[in-house]
Amino acid sequence: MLMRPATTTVTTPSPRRPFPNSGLDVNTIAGSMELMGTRICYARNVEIFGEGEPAEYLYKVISGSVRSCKLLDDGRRQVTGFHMAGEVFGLELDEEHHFSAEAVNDAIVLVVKRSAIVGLAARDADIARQLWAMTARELQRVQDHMLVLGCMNAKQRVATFLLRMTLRGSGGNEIELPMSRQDIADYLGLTIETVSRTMTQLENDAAIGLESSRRIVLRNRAALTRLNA
Amino acid sequence: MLMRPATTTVTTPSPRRPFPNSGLDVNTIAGSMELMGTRICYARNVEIFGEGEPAEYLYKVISGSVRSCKLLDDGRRQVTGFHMAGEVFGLELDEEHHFSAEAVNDAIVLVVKRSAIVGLAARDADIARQLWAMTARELQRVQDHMLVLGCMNAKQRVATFLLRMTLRGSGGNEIELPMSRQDIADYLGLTIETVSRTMTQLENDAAIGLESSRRIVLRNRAALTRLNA
DNA sequence: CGACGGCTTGATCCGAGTCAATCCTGGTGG
DNA sequence: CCACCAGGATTGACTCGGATCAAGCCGTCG
Repeated sequence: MLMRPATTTVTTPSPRRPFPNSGLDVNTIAGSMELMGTRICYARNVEIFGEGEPAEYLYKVISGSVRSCKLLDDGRRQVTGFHMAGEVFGLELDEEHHFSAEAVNDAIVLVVKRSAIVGLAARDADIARQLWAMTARELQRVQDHMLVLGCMNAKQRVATFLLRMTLRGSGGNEIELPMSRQDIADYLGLTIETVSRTMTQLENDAAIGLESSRRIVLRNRAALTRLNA
Repeated sequence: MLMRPATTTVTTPSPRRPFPNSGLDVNTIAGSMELMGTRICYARNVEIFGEGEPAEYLYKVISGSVRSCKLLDDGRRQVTGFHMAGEVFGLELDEEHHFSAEAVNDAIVLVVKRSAIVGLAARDADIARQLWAMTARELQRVQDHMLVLGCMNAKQRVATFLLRMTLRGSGGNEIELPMSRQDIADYLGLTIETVSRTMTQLENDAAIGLESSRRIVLRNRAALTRLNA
């Protein structure tokens, strides 16, 4: 069970470029959201919205990170994706959410009325196109992830995950993972033990370095890439 | 390896309601496609488009069925979805396809220039909304399938698959599967042997009846539903 | 008829799950 | 400052479900 949200609304106006990737480009949805939305701070592991709840809002991560999940009745969980600073999530066609979203760590999220965006899209073809583009991009990501879940073994899954995480970060060889081993496991369709074992195995192979459990260095990118060949 | 396409263009004009679900509603994309497109007949297992090819067209299944796939370098395959009569597929944001599509059995497919649809959407807000809606619906389906691939065991996967197939068909208790065991296996992230074994197991449990390998009757829907609880 | 492709069945193996015991690491209070 | 604690992560021993390898089976078509 999750704690109740700590809905500390941050009232200070947003500085020009408060965080990387949250540029105020009013010609894009992600940019113009800044002008229409409210900032809300969610504490670690707090639910932002639940499956089946009315999909009234659209969300953009300002800082921290967020996971989207689906739950099975027996408690098993599939994390369908992680959302980092600058990314939009919670976009639904339907009137109701088909998955839930939770803060991975303390996160500031911008919240905008869905009806406002959809209304804009009805009048502005460019906004409509962006709405479609965001959804299509998400679809691509999820389809890529199906290949991981359907075809790969544990080592390949973890390697693919680490490679993709560095690409989404600075692109360097070091990653600071915001999520726990359990989150990773539920994302990759593995158990926490297997994720842990596989990480140490990759370390023994000299493919990665575990500076701490959340801090990882890629030592041999080629070896990692070779795994999903 | 796949055979070369048998590109028999069917030139006879489409009758009013040639097939279920292909209604000629010119106010919808799927409907108005009929007016703009060309019909092409693909023989079983022929590739309709390949990963990496330019995404010049949008497709709608008239008859038969189609699978979307992603391939791993070592030949393993993930079927990301099946498309039945009336459904639109091959929709891409990008200029290039990120997955391939093949005819599951002999299929007639309506082909329309992507640029024509995207152009329409730029002027007509309703068309734009439908473009988004189709993509969003596909996203929902793929996300649902992630739960299958990430969380379920073989019995649950096959049961879920059979239940969903009947819903997409007439909704009755009988299904005529258009696809082979190999297709099902690659869709569910299992091997052909496991799919086969699981089917006979479900038959022994009196949950289904195997009238022939492609023809299946659901005898105990409740038992099947209980599996993904 | 024979051959072929798709499906089923059987025997065995192995990778990842399960259960359980530590091992950090960071935070709290004495 | 250190002792203690709690939650997350790692490691180990064992099990088991599904993959693999290898025959057979069955329906279709030449």
